[in-house]
Amino acid sequence: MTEAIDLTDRPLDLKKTLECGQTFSWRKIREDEKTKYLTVRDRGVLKVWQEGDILYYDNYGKGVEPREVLRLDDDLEEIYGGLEKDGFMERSVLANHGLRIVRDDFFPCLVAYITSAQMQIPRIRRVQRDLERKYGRPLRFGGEEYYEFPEPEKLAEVSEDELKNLSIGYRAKYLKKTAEMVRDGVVSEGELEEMDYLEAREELRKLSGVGNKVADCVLLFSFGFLEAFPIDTWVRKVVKKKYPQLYDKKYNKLSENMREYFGRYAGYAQEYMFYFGRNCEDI
DNA sequence: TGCCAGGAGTTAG
DNA sequence: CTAACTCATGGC
Repeated sequence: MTEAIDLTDRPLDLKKTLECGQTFSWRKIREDEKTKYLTVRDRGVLKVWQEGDILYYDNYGKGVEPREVLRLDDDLEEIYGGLEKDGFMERSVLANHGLRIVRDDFFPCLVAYITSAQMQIPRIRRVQRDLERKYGRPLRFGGEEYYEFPEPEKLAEVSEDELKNLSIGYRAKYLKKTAEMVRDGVVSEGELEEMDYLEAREELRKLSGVGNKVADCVLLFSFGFLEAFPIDTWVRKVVKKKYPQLYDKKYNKLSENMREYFGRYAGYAQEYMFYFGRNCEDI
């Protein structure tokens, strides 16, 4: 049965939130002449679509909470208040009002960003879908078959050669090794949740194929460390152009500068900066 | 054909 | 601790 959430006091731009390139856990589908988005996790399927100030959703199986995975409880007005310290960020926020950080599951998020190195967004999406179909547990609802993202235990057993067949190239060995390490508890989700931001980032970097950038993405989009400020080539370009006084070629120094400038919601600043810099304004 | 993509690991300075 | 080189593959 379809349920609805009133968005009048919690603005959301569903399309931008799910298509801006932060998450690879959602699929866009067409159904009943509408554009909907679908995610499979935790033994359940969630479909969402937006019409004006209403978010509709269908849950299949064990419920997946839109409020949780779309972070609808983040107080955007408060966050914007903290971010709008200059004209560029004001324009970015204005142009993309309702763009939210998502909350994805740890392992799929980790895998997506490990494979993302030197890849383009559509290709990352394809790899995630291939991993789901090939190794994920199937779920069946209403005559439709869905696939969960595979557990670390499962991916750890797949050979490097077989992973390479997904055309992920040299990233295959990182993926396998990281799956093994997560399976073996070398890095544990539960322990990461107890750590503060910098501690958790160092911990994640133990994993193969995980440097500062990938770690920051996982911390922001999965663990909800809103101060994390992932720096990819796009964001680096934007900072260099728009915030030359904060720019530094060293990742650690640059991200520290941005956290100091934007404060505890620096991750939101990064999200708006990324999207705006890429799509809306010549830089 | 050739160039490069939302980076990380390794090695040498 | 930095810089430079390498790492496969697909897409344009």
